[in-house]
Amino acid sequence: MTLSFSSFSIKDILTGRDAREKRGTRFTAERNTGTGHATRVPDRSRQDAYETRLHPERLPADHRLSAGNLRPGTDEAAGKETGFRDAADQHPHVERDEWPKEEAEEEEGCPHSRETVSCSSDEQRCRPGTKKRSRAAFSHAQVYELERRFNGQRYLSGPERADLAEALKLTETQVKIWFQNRRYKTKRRQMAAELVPYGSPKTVAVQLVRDNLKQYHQQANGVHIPMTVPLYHQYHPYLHYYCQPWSMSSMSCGGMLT
DNA sequence: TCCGTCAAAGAGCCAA
DNA sequence: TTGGCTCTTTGACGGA
Repeated sequence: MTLSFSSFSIKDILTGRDAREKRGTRFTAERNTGTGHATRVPDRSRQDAYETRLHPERLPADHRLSAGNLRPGTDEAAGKETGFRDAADQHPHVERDEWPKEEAEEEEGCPHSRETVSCSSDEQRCRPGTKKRSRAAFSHAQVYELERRFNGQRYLSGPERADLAEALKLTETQVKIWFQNRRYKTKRRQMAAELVPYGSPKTVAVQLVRDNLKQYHQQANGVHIPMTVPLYHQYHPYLHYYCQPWSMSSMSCGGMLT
């Protein structure tokens, strides 16, 4: 699995070359101020959301998704058309529905036309009265971009969501749901981490493997070989693309490790 | 077959 | 009323 992203870099993302032009579009996200519900215990994620939406500048820049940075190695004009296809092509196991169906399908009245799974492959979903839920599996490239965006900002405004959806060839609802699920997953992991003071079993296991490997390298070579390839990558393959190693300790990898 | 993960739907809520 | 939020549940999927 080799992705050769070249037209944008982590530095570009973090410095937010496109952020400044889009500051004013945060209306929708800011509308829900996340001040907590009267009948609910205010949780930290709401506080985080509140904080995030009050002070978006504290987050890494709002790296607005554009055709140009979507498609490394191509100019903006060509990039938008092909989107992530190159990246996806390098993931031969990319999902059955990895890339969007054609517009024609959308106009044939299929109620699932905007969903990722086409009716042709799942006909009963189009039968009235039957409700068979599909699980759209996003491609690695789509997830990568979603994760990257999530790493930059946990909440999207309406226009931002629309842009991202269009760029990823997803529906706005899919993007919205993905962010919702992603936020909650982050929170869940964070809570789980707090419940287990010495780390989750998975974390402990990773640490054990890391220690064993370290020991192995020391024994084999007599020298310390730094673990340049994080072991967490096996759990979060997308993380490897954008998560800076030094941010592991600060848990700033878009919540992947919380 | 079991279990974990994930996308999506639903419930309940809030703010504008 | 609308739209988005958190949280829970559902159903599909893949790995062990």
